[in-house]
Amino acid sequence: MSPKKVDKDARRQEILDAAVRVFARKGFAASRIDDVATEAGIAKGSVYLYFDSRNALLDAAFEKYDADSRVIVQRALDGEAPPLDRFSDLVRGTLELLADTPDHARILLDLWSTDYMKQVYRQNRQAITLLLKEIRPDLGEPHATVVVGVIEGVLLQWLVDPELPIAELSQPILDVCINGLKERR
Amino acid sequence: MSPKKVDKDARRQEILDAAVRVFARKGFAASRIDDVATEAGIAKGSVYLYFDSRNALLDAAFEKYDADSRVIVQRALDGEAPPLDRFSDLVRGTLELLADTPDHARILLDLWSTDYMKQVYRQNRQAITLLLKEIRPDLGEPHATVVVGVIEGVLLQWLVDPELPIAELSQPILDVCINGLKERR
Amino acid sequence: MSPKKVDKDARRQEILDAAVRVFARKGFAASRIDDVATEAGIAKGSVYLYFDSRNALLDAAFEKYDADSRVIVQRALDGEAPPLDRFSDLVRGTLELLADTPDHARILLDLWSTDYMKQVYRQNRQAITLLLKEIRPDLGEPHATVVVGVIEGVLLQWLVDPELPIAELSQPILDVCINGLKERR
Amino acid sequence: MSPKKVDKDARRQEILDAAVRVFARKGFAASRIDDVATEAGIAKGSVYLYFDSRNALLDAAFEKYDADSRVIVQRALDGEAPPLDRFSDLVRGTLELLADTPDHARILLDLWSTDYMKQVYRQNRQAITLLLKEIRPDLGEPHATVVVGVIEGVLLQWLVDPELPIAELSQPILDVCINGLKERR
DNA sequence: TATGAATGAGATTTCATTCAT
DNA sequence: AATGAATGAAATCTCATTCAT
Repeated sequence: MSPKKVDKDARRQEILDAAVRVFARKGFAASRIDDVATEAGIAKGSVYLYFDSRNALLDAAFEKYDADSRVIVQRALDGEAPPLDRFSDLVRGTLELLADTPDHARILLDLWSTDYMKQVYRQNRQAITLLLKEIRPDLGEPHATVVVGVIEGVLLQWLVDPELPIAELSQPILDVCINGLKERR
Repeated sequence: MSPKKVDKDARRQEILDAAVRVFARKGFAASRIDDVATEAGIAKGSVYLYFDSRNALLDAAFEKYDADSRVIVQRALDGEAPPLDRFSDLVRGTLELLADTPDHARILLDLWSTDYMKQVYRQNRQAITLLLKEIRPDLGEPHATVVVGVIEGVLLQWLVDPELPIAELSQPILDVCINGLKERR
Repeated sequence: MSPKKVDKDARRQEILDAAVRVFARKGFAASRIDDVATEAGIAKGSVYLYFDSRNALLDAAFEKYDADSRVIVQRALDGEAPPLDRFSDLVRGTLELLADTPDHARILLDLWSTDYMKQVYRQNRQAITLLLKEIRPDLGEPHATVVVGVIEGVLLQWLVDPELPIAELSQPILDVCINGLKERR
Repeated sequence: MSPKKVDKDARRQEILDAAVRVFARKGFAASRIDDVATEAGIAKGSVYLYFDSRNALLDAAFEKYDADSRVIVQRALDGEAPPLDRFSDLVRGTLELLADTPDHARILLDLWSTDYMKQVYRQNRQAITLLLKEIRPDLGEPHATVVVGVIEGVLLQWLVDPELPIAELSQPILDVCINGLKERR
């Protein structure tokens, strides 16, 4: 990779980061190319030297989300620890990541309206199905859907209401998912 | 209620229904007033006889969602059955409603970007907290957040990937939430 | 004139009066047919039973103005009194009329943008030229233009700034026009 | 002032000049943004790079009128000549300016319907009151109203009927205002 | 590469006018 | 005659994208 290339990539990344901040702040629909350019400290036309269109910025934002997201899931699943511990790590790790990168998370509100997330969730469900089968062989993809659901559903509530203490919600999620709600004997 | 009044309300409802179909099909951001008018079989300008602005259509769609949603939650919580059964009814009832009115559900993707849902989820969490305390006194709002989350998160996956068999997911949700995932002794 | 006819004319007049009040309040450009209808206590469509178009209302308003205006000028000029006294009557009479019918006067702001007033002022100048020649044979149409001007110009200032005490301005107008501003010996 | 700045200002001025020509030709109410753009030789949207709204064009036109107008009044009042001569200069100067910039003058027909002119006329009356007191101490603001009125009223007649020889009307105005109309002994 | 002025398609909204009832 | 719902032409304004410099 030549220095030129690095510079170009670096500039592209700066613009993308700026876009993510803007999208997180105003939502994609209300975000103007000019807002992104201003946030990145460049001129409007320059955005087009690095991205083909306004929508390409959202596409690129998705790609970054997708890559990060895979890391989290894989990290949690590839471990050596007992499966229930890895399940706990998955839940905790995901919520921590989201809590740490709220701009990033906020974009999900816009990505959900695109076609991208379909694949992401399909892959996540597949991966989690494997993990669940390690825990109990009778568990399957429907239960994986529930697990993905609980994480995304808690995330959603936080996106909609940022006062919600997302970092503290890992434990209740694990309480419910691991032991269930039913009366204890 | 005079006949005039009924007619006006009926027409307004027709337009709103048309709008909901359009929003469900293309998303709010990509929906034009003209699309709504065409879907309703009237002229563009006529929409404005019943709604103040394009956004007022989304507002009205939310109100309908909100009203229906409250009914579901209350119906599930007000019953006489044992609390765990009412919990099951809540999950099943919600998913059935969504499966039956997919256009309606699809609008949630747009409503999540507004300020409306914050209150809806707050109220839902409060109501569900009461139900959970009947099941087990040590449960509280964090667990209600998890319950709201699992329902919304499963719904989200279905919205993003309509091939998902949402109607069949009540049972796995209940499996996980009631009994948990852990190994059985 | 049949009673029907009278009724029709009366209704037409009611609508025109309402229109004049509305135009005076908001200006013609900002006045809606609906505003006129509401002011007249009838439905929007009914306005069209009496007037062909929105602009026809302004035309009709002009006709009324024109008729009233001619009366004033003629009344002042046809008298038997000495010409300077009739000049005083003209100035006083005009300002009194305007002060008494401010809605009517206010419409001038809109009429000045039409082609109508050209003829009105031409006629007024001709009439006043005759009067001035009675006062002093060397006076002519240019001086009549000045006389029309001073009246319309004082009126204009009052329209633009209604706090101006228009009724009290006849005397200064006469002071200036009759005796002039120059130092007295 | 950077070259950029000059260019931007120049372009803005071009557009404003075009707008004034269009407003003078059709009146503000009938003038479309597209008319202004075409007159300026640019695209419709480009107007909005320099003016916030259609109305901002009228505002800007007023500002130019206001600035020019103040110059005229001040120039006439600040002189060293005897007050009656300065009065003559004021009348002549004003009419000459108007005769030389008829597009500019024509906009007054639209400005009179706004709130702007109230202040302009108040200031003019105050300034002229001072001048009149130099001529004769018993003259006051009512006479200044008459003086402003005669100028504006003659201007009005010319706007309404451009065949009127406005440049030649200074003399009759001065005849009337200085010496009055009354019979000479 | 970078700029930012210019474009113009397109969206929302208004409202005079029509017309079925 | 009266109504007022419906129409749709037209106007304002926005903004992604282009391109000359």
